Amino acid sequence: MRRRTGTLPAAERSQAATRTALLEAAAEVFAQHGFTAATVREICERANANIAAVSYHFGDKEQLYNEVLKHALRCAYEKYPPALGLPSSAPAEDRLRAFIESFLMRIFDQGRHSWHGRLMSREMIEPTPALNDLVEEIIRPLAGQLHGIVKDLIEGDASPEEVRLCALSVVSQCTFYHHCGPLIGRLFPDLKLGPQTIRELAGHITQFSLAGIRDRRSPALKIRR
Amino acid sequence: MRRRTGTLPAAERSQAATRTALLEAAAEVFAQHGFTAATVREICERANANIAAVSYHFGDKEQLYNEVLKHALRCAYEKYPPALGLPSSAPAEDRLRAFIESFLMRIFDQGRHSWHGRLMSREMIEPTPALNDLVEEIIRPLAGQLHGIVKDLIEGDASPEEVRLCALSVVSQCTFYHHCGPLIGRLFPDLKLGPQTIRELAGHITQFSLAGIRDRRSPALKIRR
Amino acid sequence: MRRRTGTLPAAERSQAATRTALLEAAAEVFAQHGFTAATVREICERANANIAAVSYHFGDKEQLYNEVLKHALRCAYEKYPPALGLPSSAPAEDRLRAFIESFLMRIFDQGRHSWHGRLMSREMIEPTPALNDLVEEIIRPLAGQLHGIVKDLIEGDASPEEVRLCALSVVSQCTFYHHCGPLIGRLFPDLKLGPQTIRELAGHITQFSLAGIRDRRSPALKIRR
Amino acid sequence: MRRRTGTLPAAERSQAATRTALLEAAAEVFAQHGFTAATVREICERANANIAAVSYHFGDKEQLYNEVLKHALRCAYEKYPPALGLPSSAPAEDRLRAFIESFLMRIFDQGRHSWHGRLMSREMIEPTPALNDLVEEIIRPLAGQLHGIVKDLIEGDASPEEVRLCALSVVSQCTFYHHCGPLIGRLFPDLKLGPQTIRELAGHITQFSLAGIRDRRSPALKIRR
DNA sequence: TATGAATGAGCCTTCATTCAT
DNA sequence: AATGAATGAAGGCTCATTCAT
Repeated sequence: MRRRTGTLPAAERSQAATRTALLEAAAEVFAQHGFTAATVREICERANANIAAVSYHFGDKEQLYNEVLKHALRCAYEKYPPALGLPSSAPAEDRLRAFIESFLMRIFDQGRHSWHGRLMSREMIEPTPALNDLVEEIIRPLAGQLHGIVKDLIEGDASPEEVRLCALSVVSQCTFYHHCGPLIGRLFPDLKLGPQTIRELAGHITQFSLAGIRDRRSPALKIRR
Repeated sequence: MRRRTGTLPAAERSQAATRTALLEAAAEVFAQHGFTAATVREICERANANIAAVSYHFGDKEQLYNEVLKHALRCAYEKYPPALGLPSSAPAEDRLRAFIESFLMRIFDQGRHSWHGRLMSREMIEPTPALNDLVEEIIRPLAGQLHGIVKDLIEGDASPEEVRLCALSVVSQCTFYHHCGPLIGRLFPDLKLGPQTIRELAGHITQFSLAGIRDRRSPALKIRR
Repeated sequence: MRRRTGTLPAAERSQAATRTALLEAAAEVFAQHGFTAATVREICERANANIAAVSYHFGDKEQLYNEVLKHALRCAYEKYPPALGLPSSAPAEDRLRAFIESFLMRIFDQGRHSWHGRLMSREMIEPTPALNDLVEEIIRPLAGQLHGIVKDLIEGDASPEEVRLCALSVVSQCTFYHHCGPLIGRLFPDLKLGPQTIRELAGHITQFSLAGIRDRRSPALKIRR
Repeated sequence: MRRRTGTLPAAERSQAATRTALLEAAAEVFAQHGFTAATVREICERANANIAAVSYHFGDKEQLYNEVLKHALRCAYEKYPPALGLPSSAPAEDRLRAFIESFLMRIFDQGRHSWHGRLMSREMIEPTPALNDLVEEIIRPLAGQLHGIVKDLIEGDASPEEVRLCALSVVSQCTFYHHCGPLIGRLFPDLKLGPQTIRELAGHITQFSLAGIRDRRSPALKIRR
């Protein structure tokens, strides 16, 4: 029964368009104000939709939020895939840099998907049931990828705990500039995060982390290098 | 209904005592629900105070929040001073470890001041005017202290930018486990953050960061070691 | 969700069939919730019809209600004709008993037409314009029939007022058990109104009313008996 | 702590006055439209109170309804006590007439308490949890009183079932003219129920019922009279 | 001084209905 | 002819705040 893509009857296209408009408007508003403070009215106004449209299309403010979260993350990870197209056969150092750079770009995207980062930040403070799905669908695979890179870098047989700690140290440096943006902006007003700065930042985090990770190698390996 | 320990019925309490009770109750509620979702009613009930007490003592829900934020951070930094009492003449490595450990302990305090961390997290997402004062009063001195430690560790004449990047890399690893708690809890359900784990974590961050920082030394210095 | 027995998907159904399905579904819902609380949505869902079907077939929720009322009563009186087929030449006592018994059976019908009684009860509290037609079409003939029976029973030349009062005393006893069902159920939890009880009840009402009516006879007549 | 009657501080008097105004306004509106169709807005407007007053004083539309029901019945039974002040030593015939007359007056009261009857009628169709309390508090004692009267009238040892049937036959005739008012009004437009008609009606019901009840006496007793 | 009754704006949601198809 | 997406009015309720005491 599902209609193939192509020419949609106007009514159906209109329905999908309204849904998407609501989704994007809601992402903005939720990112800006949080779930509770966000109002259905503002969302509908921004989407040029009727006040009852949320109820009609999503049933609920809460269900709308769930859809928004999934939609936002899906978009962000489509735009910036984790490895930036690097083959898994590439050197671990390059893969680490690619991972870090894509992570930063995703988080600091200034375009239509800039709210993905804020939504996730809010989810960290007040997790909703939607987070569980998100972790399994998106975050865990991402974590697995990074763990693989770290393991390759340590070379020796590092304990899973050590790998995890190092991986988290890497990610922490990436998320920090986003999570604590307001703080950093106030402490160092001269620091602007444009595309150029982001590349430099990626460079620093990569170098800093490589040193930290390699420090975990067994003494024998370290000497060999 | 719930009579908080140490609180007396409002009639028998001094004005200052009511103010403090409101402050502490508000800290809890704001930390738990955020500014918008927190209700004046709940705050007053928890503080065993009249519904109009917030208006009377602080004028406003917003002004109450400002006071709460300052109060909460002041308390937390009194309980866990940044350097844990280490003299500035101590070796930079020790001072780094002390800084990291106190940071983690402050953030993961389980007692009466556990809300300080959450309040700061929320402030990162929706900064209020109160943040400006906070940065100047508390955060900037803290940052200065860490910068000093890092500078000592690099030994050579590192650029301010490099010092800053390294310092932020250190802090980022500390805040991460708090900021992304819900995520980490879902990814690694076996990871519990008790006092013992916090010490181990402090050890990892210190070691990881020392390697990262020392990596910035000029080649000559690096060889000497 | 719930597919009602005998209903086909709307597409495969004739217009008349949809109309009837709506009528029966609406009777149920109106009986259960009353006019205001009943929702067009629920009615259409139960009838396996489109949400706009009520508007389309009946123009209005209110006009639908009117049709429902007429339909429901017509059905009920078709199933239980007032005199149960007794010829008007039968003894007045027998005709009274038949009238009472059919009345009770009609009101306490447990089958598809159980809502007729509830609809009428509601109409008593909030009469709608539909009631006028109903009275003329159905109720007044019924009343005339009962008046005839009572007149025959009094034998002498009773005043119309007396006849009316007696007739209403008869009817009141019949309707009471239905109108005040919830009250009676709470006062006497052991009293269940099954087919057997209904017959006994009919017996009581007949006997009680016969005594009450005969009491109106002129003294001369009374003595003769 | 409960303040004695007498001079109330203005604030408290105002509170009680608002509460009562809401109660009376709500009784009107609930009687007129039923629970669902009644709107809090209309109630507050009629009571000259703020839209939030219902929530403040009663917590809920539903709880307001409960209070209204109790209040209304209490008022009605205070104004028209069941036996009209007749001692229980009075002849059973007189007590029956008093019971019927007070019942009719209570139901057809045209004054401030006219809505009590309508509220009860609605409760019969859609019982709410409040009905249970009402039955135990008010209705059951009333029923007990009537049963006593009927038992005295039958004189012989009538079975409880017989007594109950007769008592219900009496009550049914009383409630009928109220429950089916709209029907009767349409059938007999000349029948107006003023104070005079009510007395006549009470006379009829008493006479009719006395005949019906006495008919239950054992043959021996009947002959004796 | 400190209270708590009262306020009115604004929240999310549900409703019967319409209109383009 | 019949659909279902979209509408906007209105529902109950909660909120921070005020004001007379």
